[in-house]
Amino acid sequence: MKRPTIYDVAERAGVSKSLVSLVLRDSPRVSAERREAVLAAMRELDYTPSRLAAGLAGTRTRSVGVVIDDFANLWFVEALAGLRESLASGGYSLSVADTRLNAHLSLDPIAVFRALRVDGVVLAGEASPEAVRRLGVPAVVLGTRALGGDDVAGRGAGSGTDPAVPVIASDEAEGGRLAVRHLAGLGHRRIACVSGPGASAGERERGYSDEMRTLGFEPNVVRAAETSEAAARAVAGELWAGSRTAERPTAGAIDAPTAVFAVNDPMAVGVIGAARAAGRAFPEELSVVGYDDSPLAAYALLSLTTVSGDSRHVGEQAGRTLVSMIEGAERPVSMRFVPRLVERASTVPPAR
Amino acid sequence: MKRPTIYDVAERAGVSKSLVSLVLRDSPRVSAERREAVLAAMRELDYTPSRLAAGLAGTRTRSVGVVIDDFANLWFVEALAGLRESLASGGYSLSVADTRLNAHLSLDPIAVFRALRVDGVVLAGEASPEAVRRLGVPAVVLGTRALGGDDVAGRGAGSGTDPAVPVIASDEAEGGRLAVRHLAGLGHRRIACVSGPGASAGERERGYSDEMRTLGFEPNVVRAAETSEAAARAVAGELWAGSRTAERPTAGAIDAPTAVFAVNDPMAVGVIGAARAAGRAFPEELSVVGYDDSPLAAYALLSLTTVSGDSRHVGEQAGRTLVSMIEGAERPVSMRFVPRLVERASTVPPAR
DNA sequence: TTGTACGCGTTATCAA
DNA sequence: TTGATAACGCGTACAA
Repeated sequence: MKRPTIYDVAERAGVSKSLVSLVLRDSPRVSAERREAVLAAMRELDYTPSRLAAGLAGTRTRSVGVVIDDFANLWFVEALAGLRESLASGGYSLSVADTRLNAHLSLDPIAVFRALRVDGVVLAGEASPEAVRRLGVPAVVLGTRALGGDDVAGRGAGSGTDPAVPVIASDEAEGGRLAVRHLAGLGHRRIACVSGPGASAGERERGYSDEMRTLGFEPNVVRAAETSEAAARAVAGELWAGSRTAERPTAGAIDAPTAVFAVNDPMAVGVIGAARAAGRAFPEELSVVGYDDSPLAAYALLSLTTVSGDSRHVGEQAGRTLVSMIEGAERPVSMRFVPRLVERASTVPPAR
Repeated sequence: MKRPTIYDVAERAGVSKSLVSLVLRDSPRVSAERREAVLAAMRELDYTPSRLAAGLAGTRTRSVGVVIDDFANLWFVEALAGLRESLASGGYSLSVADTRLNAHLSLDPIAVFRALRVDGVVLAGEASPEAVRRLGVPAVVLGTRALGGDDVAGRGAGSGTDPAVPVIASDEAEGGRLAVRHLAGLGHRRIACVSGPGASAGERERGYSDEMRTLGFEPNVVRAAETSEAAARAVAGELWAGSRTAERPTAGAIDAPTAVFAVNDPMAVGVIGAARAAGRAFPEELSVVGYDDSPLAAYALLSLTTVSGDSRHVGEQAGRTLVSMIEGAERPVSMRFVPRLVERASTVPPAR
């Protein structure tokens, strides 16, 4: 009941082990005749070469590790699909580790990848820069990530220099600008932003503030404790708290915003929920823009205008870049993709 | 710049490679003195044992493969978290393969796992039963899956016998019954079901029909082409199509349902959207129950009553079961967990 | 083209 | 307890 080895295949095909090895790596210098014999033997024996042995003997394992923050994040799921696509087509298998769980188990994801002898790593979540450097294999950063001063990616990411660890991401600040431009184009001037913690939210918020100032509007940011629907709903009330209402037409009070940019789709839903609870008509009295173009944005009940980063494509490019780093000598180059606005029914011109 | 090996550690600690190996597997039969010396050497050399070599030399790789249908499915993501938890704590690393992508790349996920020499597989998606059998390693089925007549799990799954491949799942038919009982308890009698393709939807629908008949009500099932919000919305209109309305009070027309059980949360949202488009008040004129207790069910805007299967726990148990099969002689036993109803605001007593 | 020998980093099996 | 040595399955020369 033992697994067949390359020796068994060679014997059955009546050739040497070397030849079998050559067929496996489909070398061009084997006669069609012998090749067929070998392939037939492999089929008959139901032979599958061992990646373990190949990795041990060879110079690479044809596997890469992906460090992920949170599996429930749909952004990652999409990016992961793109990653898998470009990596699998290059013959690389993928193993994943999420930082949350590993932290819970007090297991450094990078240590796991070291033990696995991966040929490269994709950083889609926080990982110790020092650990990555010690790993000694190519790495790419996938998506926006908090970049500390000592980050492996350096500071030049996207600014023209080619860092040791390229950053492949969507330009999320540009996404924030897009949202503001869209709302301003509809005629809105009092546009608020519901933001939250994390690097992505930070970039999106930054783009929002930039564009607001560019247009001569006053940025108005409210930050939630988390980037969730509930957290956004909890703080959205502040948007109306000090504002002029029918009951409170005091001087000095600020006019309430007519539009809100939420840094992700669930938070946009939270804002809509809060608005409805406060008796404001949606979308007539409050336009809302989300971010990520998640499935829920397309729900008829919401029909959310949102910013799409095409994370699948970003993931695919990250995979390509990593493979080129592993296989070639090409110097890695960071990429930043421009997002686009998906217009739906949650944004309309302001009332009056 | 080469990686340190077990030889280096042995030399530095002044012991044999065998002893280092024993320390690695923390065997009880090594003197505390030597052990400390070895550990110190490992630390100083920044040594990480190679899983490749260990797998090649040993009898197992301490890795398991997970076959997944669709990564975007939140159910899997939750279950995966549970799986990772129970497997990682046993020292097993995980590699995943989704059938959709692999099919696209014409790559049999099981073949990949064979090459990786995994110690076991978790089937959370469709996989060729024959391929699994040929793999020759323990396997568990995670979640409800279409069971063909020749399925590896056999037919006895959950019916008292212990099949070769145990099934660890939530009792989804019971979930359907729960939903009906809840609605009936509120006073509803005309309860419809919006179902779709797939094993899970089938089980949920079956539970619905069972319970409806038990209560003496007439089952009323409408099936969507997919299990998505859009597909559900597209067919929900049928629920009111032939029904008695103010404009069409013809004899023989059927009364419209006062409640709907959708086989998942997005579909429930689709039903609500369709109801609103048809001018029916929600939830006053139409109560809706979803399934899976996905994050969106908790959104204030929806506040969906839903059935929760606690997939994380199911995943965790699947991991435990697989580990016990790999390591022990315990005979595997299928498990079926009872779901629970999460009551929110989308279900109310019928009008009048 | 083919055969041969060796190395890859561990575990497993015996001896000591 | 410890240590030597043989697998483990394959890549990579190198020589034939």
